[in-house]
Formats: sequence, C-alpha cells, structure tokens
Amino acid sequence: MPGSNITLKQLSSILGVSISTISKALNDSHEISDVTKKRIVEMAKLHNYQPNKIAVGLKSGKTNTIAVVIPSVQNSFFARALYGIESLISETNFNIIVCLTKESHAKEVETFNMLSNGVVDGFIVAVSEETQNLQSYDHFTNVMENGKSVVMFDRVIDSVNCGKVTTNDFTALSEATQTLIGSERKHIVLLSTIHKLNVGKQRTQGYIKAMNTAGFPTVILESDAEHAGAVMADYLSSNPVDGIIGLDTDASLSALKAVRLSGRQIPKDVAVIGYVSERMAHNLTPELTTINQHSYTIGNAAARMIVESIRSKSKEMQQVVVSSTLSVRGSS
Amino acid sequence: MPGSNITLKQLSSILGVSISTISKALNDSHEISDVTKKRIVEMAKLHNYQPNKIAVGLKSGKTNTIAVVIPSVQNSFFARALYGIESLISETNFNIIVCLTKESHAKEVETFNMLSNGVVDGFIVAVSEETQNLQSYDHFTNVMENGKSVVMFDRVIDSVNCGKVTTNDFTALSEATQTLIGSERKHIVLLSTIHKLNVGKQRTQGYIKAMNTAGFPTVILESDAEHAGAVMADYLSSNPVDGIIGLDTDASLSALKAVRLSGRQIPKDVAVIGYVSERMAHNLTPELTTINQHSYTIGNAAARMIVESIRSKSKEMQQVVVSSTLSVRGSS
DNA sequence: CTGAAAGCGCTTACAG
DNA sequence: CTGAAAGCGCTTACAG
Repeated sequence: MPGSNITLKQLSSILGVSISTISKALNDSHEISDVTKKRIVEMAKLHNYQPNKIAVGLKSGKTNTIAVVIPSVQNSFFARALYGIESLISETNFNIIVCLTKESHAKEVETFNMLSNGVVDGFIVAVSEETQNLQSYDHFTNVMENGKSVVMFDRVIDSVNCGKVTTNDFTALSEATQTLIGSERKHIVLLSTIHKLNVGKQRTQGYIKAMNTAGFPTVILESDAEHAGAVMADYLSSNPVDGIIGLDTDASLSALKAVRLSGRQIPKDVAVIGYVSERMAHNLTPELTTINQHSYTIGNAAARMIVESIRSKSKEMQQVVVSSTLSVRGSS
Repeated sequence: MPGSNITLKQLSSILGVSISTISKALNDSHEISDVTKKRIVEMAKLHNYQPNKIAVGLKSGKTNTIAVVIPSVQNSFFARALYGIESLISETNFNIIVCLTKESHAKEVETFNMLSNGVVDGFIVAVSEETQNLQSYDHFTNVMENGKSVVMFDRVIDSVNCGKVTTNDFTALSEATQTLIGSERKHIVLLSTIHKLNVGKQRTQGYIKAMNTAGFPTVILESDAEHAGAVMADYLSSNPVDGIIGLDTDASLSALKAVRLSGRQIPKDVAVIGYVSERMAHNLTPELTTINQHSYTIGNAAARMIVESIRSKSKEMQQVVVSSTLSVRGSS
C-alpha cells in the first residue's frame, strides 16, 4: 500500500458510508448491521487500515504508553529488569518509552515533566542516585497529582506514596553473612561502591546485624567504582581477611581481583560472595557465589503493577517484595 | 499544581484572551505584541502550563518519537548501542520507544505495524535473526512507503534501501587472524554461535581470507550457545590448536573455558581473541584480547542519522562504517 | 495586533 | 440501523 496511511475519512468516501458508521463498525459496535460491518471490515483490511494511535490517544486521554525511567541499561540488573518489564508489557496493548537518567536528578525531572502531559499514562522508575541524595521528589508527586500512575522498583523512596517493588536487601545480606560465618569465617569485610544509595545502606545493615549477632567486628570499605580495587588491596595487605562480600558488581569484581593479586586462594584463604549477573558469575575463575536479585521477576512485577494501576484507576498502592536468593558457587 | 494539566482553553478563560493569541504568544510569534506576550507567558508559567504533546503531534503529523527495535538488551553490544542512541537522542527534542524482538520475526513485524501509524516518526532497527533467515522485509518497506525514516545498524539488510550503520566485520576478522598468524600461530580455529547472522558470515569470510592468504587450513566450528563449550572441548581433545577466535560473546567465553579445562595455558599454548564487553574482558583470567566494536559510537551514529533524516525529510540514504579495533590483552 | 474558523483523525452522545 | 455534530488540545491560514 504505497503513500501514507489511509484514514477513516478516505475510507468513508470510498465506501459511501459516514465516518461514524465506519468507526463503529471497526470497533465492532452492536449498533451496526452485520452486512455493513462485514463490507467495511473487508475494505479496511484491503487498504490495510491502521487507526491513528495519536488521534485515539487525544480523544480518549489515554496513550497506552508507559515510561520506564532508569539510571542505565549497562548495569546487568537494570538490563534484565527492563527485559522483564518489556516481556510483560509486550503481552498487553501498551508500549514503553525508555529514558536513561545516568543518575542525574536534572535528567530525571526533565523526563517526568516532558512525558507527563499526554505522552504516557504512567511511569516505572528506579530513582537516580542524585535524586536520592537531594531528597527532591516533587517531580514524582506532581505527575501523580496529574493522574499518572507511578511504580518504583529497586531504587525506592519510602515517603512517596506510589506502587513499589523491592527486594529484601537487609535479610539477603544478613543471610549471606551468616553463610560465611557458618563456614568458619570470622574476618569478613564488606566492600561497597553504592554506599550512597538506599539499597546499599539496607544491605550494609543486614551485614552489620549478622556480624553483631555473631560477635564479630564489622569492616566496611566504601569507595567509588574506580578505586575499589586499590582500597581492597590496601586493606588486604595489612589485615587478616577470610571473607569478603561485594555489595555490587564493581565491588565484587574488584574484590576478586584484589584477592587474586594478593596471592591468596579463593575460597581456601578467602571466601567471596558478590552481586554480579548469572552469566558473569559462571565465567569468573573461580565461579562466584552470588546474591541473586531476580531482576527479571522484579521488572515483571513492576510492569504488572503499573498496568493494573492504570486499568483500574485505583488509588491504593501496592508493595511487592521479590526475595533475593543465594547461589553458591566455587568462590565460597 | 493539583488536578490535571491546564490547557490553552482554560488559560484563555483566565486571561480573557483568545486561544489563538495564547498559542501564538507561547510559540513566540512576531504577530503578538510584547505586552500581551509577557502577560501570557507569565500566567502560563504560573499555572505550569505544558503543551499536550499528543495534540501537537496530531496537528503536525510529527510525534518526535523514534522507535528502537532491537533483539535484546542483555547482550552488552546492544545495551551499549542503546546507550549511545539514548545519549544522542536525549540532546534533541525526540524521545525513544524501545521494543525488544527476542529475535522473533513476528514480534518485529507487529512492532513496525503497531508504531507506524502516528506513534513514531522513524525506526532504528537491528534486524532479528529470524527475519534474516526468512528474508521477509515487507514491514521495512511498508513503513518507508508511509513516509517513515528507517536506519539499520549492525544487523543490516543490503537489499533494503534505508540508512545503515555497520562495522567492518570482514576486515576486523582478517586483521585479528593476521595478528595471530604474526605471532607464529598456525592452527587457528574459529568458533561461532552466530553463523546464521549476516554479521557472522562476514566475520567468517574475513578469517577465511586471512588463513587462505597465509596458506593455512581453516577450521570453523559452529554451534548454538549452549553446546559451544562441548564442541570446542571435543575438537581440542584430538587436534592441534594454537589459536582460537570466538566470533561472539558466547563463543568467546566457551572457548576460554574449554581451553582452561583442557589443561592448556593461555596464551602460551593457545592464544584466544574474542568478542566480549570491555568490562568482561578485564575481569576474565587472563584478560581477553578482544575485537572492540565501539557499540556506543555505532548507536550514536545511527541516532544522528535518523534525526537528520527525519528533519531533512531527504530521501537519500547514508551508509556509515564504524571500524572495529583490536584491544590486545593477556590472552594473546 | 487580536480573534474566529477550520482541521489534524478519531469517538460518542444524540437525532432521525 | 445510519449519520450529523461536537469535541479531545492544539496550530495556522485568514479576517478584521
């Protein structure tokens, strides 16, 4: 079908029937007789008629589009969560617009303002680091006041009253720490490059709790991603260490490398547990024991929640927790 | 500002000025006097007026939205290419809709049909494996006939006359092979899990060319991702091998593992070159020599191309090649 | 310089 | 059962 897409108006002049009748027929209205319905549907198919979504959106006030606002897609957690979101959404009549904030508050605010009027029906968001630090949440409440649904996942703000999907970070870390303690480790170090994020704080608390319960001193090393390896190496050079927990991918990989360079054996001398993707865990030497966040499931749950929220227009906000699990491999 | 977004109509009744005047004032038309312009702009700001993008889109026939249709976002190449696309797009007044085909032809076709009428102005696409196999390209030509711009990257169809961003796969492989030959390797094996893709075929040709020139026999092992390790191990167990090139991430990781399990040393006994992300390359033991595709640059170029194409409405299609480079690390 | 009118492509009360 | 009219929120010729 060359040329631009055919419209109801054009169809109307072809068929000699009014636009309203055509619209109703194509939407299978009971008002229209089966005979004309059939005629219209056939002609529409012949001309490959596709309703203009923009026009439908303007009329209905719904766009069937959801914004996914996340810090990055390089991070395997977000990549896989996005996959989970997309998988669920693609089974509905919604589309997703993806916006990457790169941890910038300004970018996040701009995105919300840009999309809130007419472009999307709701937002799935993992809050940027900068927004968490600035504690500036007006862009969330503004769009909610304008009737848009909001669901946060992983990076969540307690004080904003929206849908939430999280993981049990506190418990996951406390259990992982207990596992190390159970295998006779005493000098367990925590390495983190995400101490500024709420998730990082939660995880750290879980570690502290388990260590306190066991009566062991806590050692918490915090650094940016670039220097994590050096920080770890430095500590290793003059302290006893028989266990390390990496709180995020950068910390985990840095820890492995630092131990390797120090000449110690994993897991004989030092056991390591970390956060990396399944695929990477399998390809490290030795394979890394990981805390698995089930990112796909988290994304899926967030998508399901926002679709339900938009469809039901209900104001009550759900909260879902997807538990992390420990996948024990060669490093512990 | 509680309640729903304010419209020109509401602004009009507040200010006692016609809708047309307000529209012109906000679009800074020279037709409007500075005095009223100022009054209107101030009031609009006070009420946090945001133009309804859907209405603007319907009127103008432009949506300022671009579809990015890719097989996956788990694959680090596509994740990083998407990052490159998003980075450029976010500096313009365009948005991106992301759709993941999971290598399914049906999903790809559905996406193009769904978005072609009114939702997006153009498509950036990396063609799915199934579409390449079926050689069924009508969904591309249809949207182009409807006036939408199309830019393909990485996964490209020669016979479709659209914008294209590719890499020099043939040359990159032939150079990588020559590098191994230059360091006295003779028995160089190619391992691939992407032999069904055009990129895979191109790369393989580059390898064959270099081996033929050197007068060495080619050995090409093809497998799905799941069995690549076993295929490689099997070959290693009864043949001389002093070099391996992995044509994709799965093949590269499988090759490393198979060599390791065979007890041979990398790079002393067997040199390995592969395709994995920079980050993963650094965290493998030994660090992997890689062919670096510059995915960010590729995504960036594709995004720039489609924005230019939409803005200029020109029909002439560009073709850009972003060269891959060899990053030599410990494995070769 | 300002405003009334038409129109983008639809849907949906309301008449007939 | 079919159609004319209004309207979603804008922009832009065209009048005045």
